[in-house]
Amino acid sequence: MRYTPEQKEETKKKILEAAGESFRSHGYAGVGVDGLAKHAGVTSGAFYSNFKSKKEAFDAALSFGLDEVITALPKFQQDNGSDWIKAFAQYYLSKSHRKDLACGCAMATLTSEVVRADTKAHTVYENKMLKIVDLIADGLSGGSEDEKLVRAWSFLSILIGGINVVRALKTASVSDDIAMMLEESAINAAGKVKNRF
Amino acid sequence: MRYTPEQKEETKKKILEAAGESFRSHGYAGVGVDGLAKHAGVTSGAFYSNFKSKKEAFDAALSFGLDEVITALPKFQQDNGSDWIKAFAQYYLSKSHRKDLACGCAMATLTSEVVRADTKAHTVYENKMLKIVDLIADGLSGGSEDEKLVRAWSFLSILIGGINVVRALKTASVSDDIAMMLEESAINAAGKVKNRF
DNA sequence: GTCATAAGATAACGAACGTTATATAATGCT
DNA sequence: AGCATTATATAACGTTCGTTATCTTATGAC
Repeated sequence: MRYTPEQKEETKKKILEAAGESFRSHGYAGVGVDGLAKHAGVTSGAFYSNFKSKKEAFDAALSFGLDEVITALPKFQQDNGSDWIKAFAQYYLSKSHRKDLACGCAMATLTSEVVRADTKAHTVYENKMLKIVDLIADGLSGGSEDEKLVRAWSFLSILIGGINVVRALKTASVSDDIAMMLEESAINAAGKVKNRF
Repeated sequence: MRYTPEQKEETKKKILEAAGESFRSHGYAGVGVDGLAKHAGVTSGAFYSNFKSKKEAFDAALSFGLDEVITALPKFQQDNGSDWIKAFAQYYLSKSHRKDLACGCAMATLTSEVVRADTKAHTVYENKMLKIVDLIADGLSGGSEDEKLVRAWSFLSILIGGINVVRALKTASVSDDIAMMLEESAINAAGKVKNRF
């Protein structure tokens, strides 16, 4: 069934989003192409008419997921002024973000998948992450540019490592407590924050 | 072929170690039972005479891997005195540890696997991690016990998140630079260190 | 209205998955 | 020496894997 070009684009977008959710939820090896397609409401035929391979879909989902971070960061900075680091850390370690793998941040769920992926994924990851960390450093103040970069990487690492740790714990109250501690630590690690507005 | 009880124990140990290496290298869904067995130098028959299921082997490998951390930490503290935090962070983000998934720290590679695993794995993870963080906090000084716990979790999160981030990057020099930054941040996050010796 | 095009469904491929059943053979006991 | 036990190998189960080939049918151009 041939459809309009807009419909084709829509299908590709549906599959891309479903792939993002599935890879974040189950990991690269934890979901198959049929599963990805089913979650997008199509079949594997539609999948392979839009992506050359499962790997290509992963790379695309990774790229898209990290782009969402790149888009969201400036909004956080604009909406929260000098509180933006606090707001971001609070969101990142919030119960709702901890619970939702599928719709959560790609950095949290896909970083460990990229570790085991091929060169292409590493390249995509590096490019996007360097942008993300620049955006964060740009929202900090005090110290040299290099020092701000250190604090930005530190902030990111605490959040990424932290959310994985608390997600892996069993007891909700323990998880809550540690999330709160890490929120505080992340904010401290980021140091002084710039207020542009 | 029936063997002596010692041989049976040895086989189980071989499989457990191979399972640890395989799960750390490829993730839970990234390796099959035949792959685990082959890496241990046996067949799936030997696997299933020693473990009820793939899941059980994962739980056992997780437990064993975290026990290795519990064993290694006091040694680090004894061998390095008040420098132990620095020594630990240096080791953790060293190039050799970054390169070696199979023989690296279970916290770094299996935390994200536990996130997607069942309750049993979460329980094992929580029990062991609480022990690990207590050991770390115990090696710190200054501030209340609660404050030391905060610093210990923060230290751990930077290392776990950090090693995953730098492992996911593409360019070696970029990876090296960020690893150095994170080493410094982790040491700062740990704060004052106790010297027992 | 006809027809080439192509999006997407369906079906099939061999390979690998986790698991179970069966076969083999080395052991400890008698 | 012979036998029950059992650790491990081997073989087979049905299912799912990633991918390719085929089929169907809605579309846009004429």
